[in-house]
Amino acid sequence: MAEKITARSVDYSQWYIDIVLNAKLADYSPVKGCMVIRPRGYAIWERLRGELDRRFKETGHQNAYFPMFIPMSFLQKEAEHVEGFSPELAVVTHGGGEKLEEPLVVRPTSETIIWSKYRDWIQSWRDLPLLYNQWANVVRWEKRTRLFLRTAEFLWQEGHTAHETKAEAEAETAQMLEVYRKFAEEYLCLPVIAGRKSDSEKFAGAVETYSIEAMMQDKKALQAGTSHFLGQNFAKAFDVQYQTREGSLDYVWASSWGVSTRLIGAIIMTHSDDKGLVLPPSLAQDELVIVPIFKSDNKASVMEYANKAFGLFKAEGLRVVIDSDDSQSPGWKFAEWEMRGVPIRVEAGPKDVASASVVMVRRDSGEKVQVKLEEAPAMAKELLKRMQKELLEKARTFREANTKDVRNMDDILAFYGKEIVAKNQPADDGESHEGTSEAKGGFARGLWCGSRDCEARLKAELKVTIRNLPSGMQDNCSGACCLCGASAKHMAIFARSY
RNA sequence: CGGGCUGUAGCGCAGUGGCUAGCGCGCUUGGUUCGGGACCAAGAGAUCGGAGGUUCAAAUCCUCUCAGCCCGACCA
Repeated sequence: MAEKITARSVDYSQWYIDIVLNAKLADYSPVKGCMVIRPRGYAIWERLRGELDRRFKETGHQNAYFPMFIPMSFLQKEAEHVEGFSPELAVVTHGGGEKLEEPLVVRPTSETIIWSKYRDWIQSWRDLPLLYNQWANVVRWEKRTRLFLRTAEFLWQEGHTAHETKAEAEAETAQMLEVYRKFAEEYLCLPVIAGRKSDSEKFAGAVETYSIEAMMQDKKALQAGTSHFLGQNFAKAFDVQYQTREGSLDYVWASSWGVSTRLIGAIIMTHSDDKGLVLPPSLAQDELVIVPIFKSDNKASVMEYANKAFGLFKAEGLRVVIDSDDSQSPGWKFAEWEMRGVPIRVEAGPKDVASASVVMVRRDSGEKVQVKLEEAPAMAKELLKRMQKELLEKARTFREANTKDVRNMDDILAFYGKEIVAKNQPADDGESHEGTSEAKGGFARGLWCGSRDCEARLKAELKVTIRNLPSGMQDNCSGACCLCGASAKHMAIFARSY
């Protein structure tokens, strides 16, 4: 018996860690809170990044790169921004053996350094819009970290755009949220709810923040991406004015938006099972693995057959790998490739050679089919296509099954449980029950009055927060706030979250 | 920053005062296996997180310290 994965039902947190470590996606680093992304994890990031980058270019954006060091004073130019980020800054005080005149912040996000340059680059309405994106690492000194979901340093992309009008900047904010939503659903098989954040949850320095929210298998919410309408806040902080078509001066309107390596955590937590990683085919480095099954006396013929199959898949443009290692048994390999999340396993043994066929097994459903070798590539494509579709459907079904409409506090209490299950309390038997509490509830959908107090009280009592105010559901929000009974203004999605 | 747990071979662990620190997995070599995590044999691999102390004797007891993980508050 080799690596073992803790079952989700036993300890969801431990299950997640086991998947990340055993599937060799990432590892801990010598520096607390940081992570090493291993080749198999990085391969997922590369594919994800490639597709997202394509979609950014398609919507008219260009990539650029800004330095990771930002003068401390830049952060201080926008009041809310500095307030929001200062607790988690990493600061460089020395360079070249000497104390720096002004400390440098390792970027937690790049609005400030980018807007300091936008000031130089924007004079006229003819210079607008600027639609820039950068792929970079950022550092936020988090107290509490978790592989992929929250690390002190993480990889992301941050789009920073500058516009002539408010409407244009708002349209950009909405457009990018939609790019994220479609990307999450089509490519990552991650059903998400797009909507606006409440004031207390919005980005430090934004006028409005929008997010896409996904539900993990423990029914907790994960913010999978954000798009911010920044108004003229950064333009004012960095004095970025342009001459309008009418000849007057006005501040530039802005948006910023980002997704990070956290998405990898979202994918794991949404699709994987107790056997290991389950990946959407779109993201898998290898779509198929061929496992030849041979004994010493038929190795040559089986390998020849397996290689032939390999060639056929390859010729059809499929990403295929062959596991010809003869020091491991087939059973070991099956388990290992399941752990790694390869979408389809192709078994080729003496029986298959004899019948000129192969056995194909889907990673997600375990569905097994035997097909003639020449039909195998077409069947593989079909299975991959179905898997991509069904992973999304399955996740959506799960989310819907765990979403409830709530009208009042009684509904909410019934849904989430009156008491928060205490974690880490040693039980009478002395055993640790760490992390075993099943998350109750899921997404609650209900009317909200818009009061910050209501929101804060709910958070304090149940650790439930407003994830967002879903787009397309904000009309006809008349009725009573499900928290306080006052007249409601919004429809909100409530959940416990990561 | 609070709470809990843990530092002994690459990994997971056992060893609660006694002289040569064990076990499983993994690794190396050779052989037999091979359709759901095979087996046999022979090997390699550790100054027991660190410092100080108690003792004839310390992985084990005491003091200090460092680190990591998980949980909580804060956050993409």
